[in-house]
Amino acid sequence: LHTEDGEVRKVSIHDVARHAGVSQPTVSKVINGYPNLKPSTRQKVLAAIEELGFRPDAIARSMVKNRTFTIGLIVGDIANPFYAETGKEIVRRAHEAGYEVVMLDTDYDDGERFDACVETLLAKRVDGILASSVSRDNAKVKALHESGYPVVLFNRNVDDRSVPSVELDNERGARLALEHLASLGHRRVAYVSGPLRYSTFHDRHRGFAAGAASLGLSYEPDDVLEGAFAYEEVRRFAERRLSGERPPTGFLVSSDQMAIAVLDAASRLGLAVPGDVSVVGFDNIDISGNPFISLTTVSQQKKRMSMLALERLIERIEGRTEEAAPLRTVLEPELVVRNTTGPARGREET
Amino acid sequence: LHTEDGEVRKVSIHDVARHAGVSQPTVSKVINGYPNLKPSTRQKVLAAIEELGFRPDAIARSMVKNRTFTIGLIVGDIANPFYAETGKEIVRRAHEAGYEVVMLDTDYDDGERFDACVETLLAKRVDGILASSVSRDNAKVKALHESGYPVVLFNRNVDDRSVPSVELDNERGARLALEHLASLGHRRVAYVSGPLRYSTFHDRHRGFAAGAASLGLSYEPDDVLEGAFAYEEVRRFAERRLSGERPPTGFLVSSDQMAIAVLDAASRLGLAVPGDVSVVGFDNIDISGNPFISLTTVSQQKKRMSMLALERLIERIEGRTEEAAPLRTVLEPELVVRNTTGPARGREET
DNA sequence: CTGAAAGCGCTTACAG
DNA sequence: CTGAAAGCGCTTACAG
Repeated sequence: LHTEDGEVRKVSIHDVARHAGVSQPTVSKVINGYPNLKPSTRQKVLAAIEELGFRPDAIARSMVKNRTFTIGLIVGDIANPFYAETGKEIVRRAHEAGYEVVMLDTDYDDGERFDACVETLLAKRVDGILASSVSRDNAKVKALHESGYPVVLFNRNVDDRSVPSVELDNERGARLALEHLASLGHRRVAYVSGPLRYSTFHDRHRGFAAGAASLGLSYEPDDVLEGAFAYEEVRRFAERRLSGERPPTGFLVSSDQMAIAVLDAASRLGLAVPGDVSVVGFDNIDISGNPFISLTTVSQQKKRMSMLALERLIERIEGRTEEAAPLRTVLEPELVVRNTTGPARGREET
Repeated sequence: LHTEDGEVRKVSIHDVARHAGVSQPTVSKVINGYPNLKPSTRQKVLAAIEELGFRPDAIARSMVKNRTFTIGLIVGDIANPFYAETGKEIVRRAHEAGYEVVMLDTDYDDGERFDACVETLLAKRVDGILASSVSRDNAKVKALHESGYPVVLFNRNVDDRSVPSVELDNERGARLALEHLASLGHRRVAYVSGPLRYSTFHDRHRGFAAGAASLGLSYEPDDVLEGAFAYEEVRRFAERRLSGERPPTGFLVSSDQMAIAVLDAASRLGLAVPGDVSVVGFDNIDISGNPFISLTTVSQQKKRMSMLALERLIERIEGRTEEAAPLRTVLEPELVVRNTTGPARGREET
């Protein structure tokens, strides 16, 4: 800060130039590490910068370079542990790569709200956008990609996979979980699905249906809850199924947060987990590892997922996309066996 | 986007002006809702904007208005539920007020890392900064405030409270918790403190010490763990204390995350909570309400805290601070009684 | 090796 | 009610 007739004024590149006795472009050159400069003038300028406490104005630079070194991150719910954890990873690595991130929350409104977020980010000229909670039919994101603007999806994808993305093999994840239950002797398994408009839940559901068929598991329409999200809804469904006749011995639940609601239901009915019912979740959020929950679940590899998504985005921004960057990256799910799964009641382990 | 000899070019205010047959400043005036405009020209311009898909460039506007409509949010750990939850609130309300937020994570490094974050944000010319995890001696934030730059702290504060802030009455919070334990007949209470370089833990510790004295509770040096943070460290401390001789019947723990480690220790030792030990946490993060944890805790009022912090910041940015804005806002803590506290073993409730 | 000039896309007095 | 001109703080060819 520079004082002048009482007022505080930002010190600009002009002030530095004057102070160092050089021209303004010369100052710009030392800031930007331009090579052909006489060492002595570089020194003079550096000294002036130091002395005046000059801090180059990134906005002015953005104006001319047409780059903001800022990326936009759009998620459905910042407070959701999955997005909080991936968000942290993205912010950290972006910062290391010289980018800052502005985060936006759509509250899972993939329509107007999502579009408005994109418009905001474009107006602010972010260099690229990372979006994680798009529904399968999100048109905005496709148009954006087609226009040549750098955008990459992670976690969820659009139906035709036409946009660069990093996601889990969700179908295989559900299958892994089901195989685990089957191997413990479970023959009747209930399934709790999140909204099918999201590719994650859509694919997990397919994995469940296909897996059940090939593993010879039985389930009835009543054993499947579709399009859930709310804790209470899931808990009530589980209570109903578990207290009805011919209850399932296992639950495959398409997210950890909902799996906890199932555990809650079992606990309210006085059922032992895994003695009476086994429960498998999906996501492996932090609290699932908590000793009081200790949920068996399918891991999302969230660190790797967010790291790769950011890398892909930066490649696109910096035009290094020729190097055969794949449009789509699919990560392998991993089953994390903890304490909510065990042998089916009254059966031997196979 | 506008095509021109094969290349895509952004449509600028010039294009709109030409298309509408008016001057460029006139377009600017309709964008900015300038009043004295002939309705017919306004219509022409609006039509041209629509037709060309013009989106005003926020960076160029920032350049001249000296405002970015962006605020910086610096936290110690984005994935920490407390910061994720307050972050969501801040992002949402900022967006409603016309601001976007860039989030930065210091990993609890309040020295160089914090300073670097501030520099980054200043270079990007954010309109103001919200900081939440400062330690008591953070000098950067004081200098920033003294320079007239809009900054407000929330959650944690500096020692001399010289910077605008919103915080909980932490001392009183600890006292409330202690009174609750005392009223349940606990006479020997252990205390787990986070790092004392943070005002939150410093004040809670004072509340504990003063409260214990005035309530006639006893504790010995061994009953207090100071400067903890890591789960394992806390769990081992609690195991040691609970399996030693003359174990405390109650634990006051200065954060919910650490309180869960204490619950874990009790569970590993086969002790019943609250039958054998009572545990009170601090913060009321989301998972504390989970039925498998159900932790008695002191509520932070995080929504109100973050909302007020943002309001204070925007007041400062927009210069509406004359209206007797208090430098410091202190929120009342609230005890949330759940299932980890009960009568002290072998005693009657008083 | 260094500097004069133009320009990034807007807004803001100021004339008329 | 509208437009010509200057300017926000930088970078980038281009001369020299």
